[in-house]
Amino acid sequence: MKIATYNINGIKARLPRLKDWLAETQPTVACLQEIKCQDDSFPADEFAELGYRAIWHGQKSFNGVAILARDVQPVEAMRGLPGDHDDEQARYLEADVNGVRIVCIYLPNGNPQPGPKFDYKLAWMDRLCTRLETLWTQEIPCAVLGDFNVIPEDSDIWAPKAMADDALMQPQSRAAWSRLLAAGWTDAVRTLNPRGGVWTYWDYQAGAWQRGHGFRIDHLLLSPELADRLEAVGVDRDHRGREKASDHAPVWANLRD
DNA sequence: ATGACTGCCTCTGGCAGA
Repeated sequence: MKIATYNINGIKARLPRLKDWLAETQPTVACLQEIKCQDDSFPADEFAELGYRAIWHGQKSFNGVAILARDVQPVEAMRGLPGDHDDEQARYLEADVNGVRIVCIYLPNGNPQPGPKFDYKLAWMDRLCTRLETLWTQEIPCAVLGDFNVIPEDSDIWAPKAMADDALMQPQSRAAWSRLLAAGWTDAVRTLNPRGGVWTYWDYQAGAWQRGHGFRIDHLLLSPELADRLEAVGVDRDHRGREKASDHAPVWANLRD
């Protein structure tokens, strides 16, 4: 089973790139973020032609998440992150695929900090922590994939000083990340790359891609049953270098069947 | 170096992203 996450930065603008990636890499499950479309304009037919069925949670202009599965229909388990009835941002979707609970998240960016957007990010992380505790107690095989908008450690960025004041690497953001993992979740990419140096995002500006100025914010967390099956992880870097690419690259993990 | 780019939905410029 190959599970993947990809912040596509606009599904309309990225559809040809996205279809190429699915056809070439054939993930079993693909979690998408920043689809930036309303529910009635999600191109489900385009994915069906490639053998992928989907569920999605969109909104106008911003945010939006989707879960694609090869040859099977993902069964929706949760839409929207519990804990705040006033939160209307489309950032959270859960589904069951082949007996595995898939959690697709687009965690708030939080800039500028300090400020209300940073407060929203930290509150969102608290709510996520609560939800993951609930899933943990249910003891079902579970993977949490997405754009976490957190750079966990200094070895996860090309130059820590370049982002020192950014919400993505503030102590509060990192502390919340640590609380998420504390229950026992496995950071799949870190586990197989303990020294860091793996990037999943390169800014469009200042030639960041060409200069190798990236960092790691797209993550896969595995429950113990899935962590025991972890055999490989990777970043599809070549897709970041293509024409009309997203500023993120796809990240994946292979789990033994 | 106070720079740099891209997508969205148009108030084709302002916002959001990271």
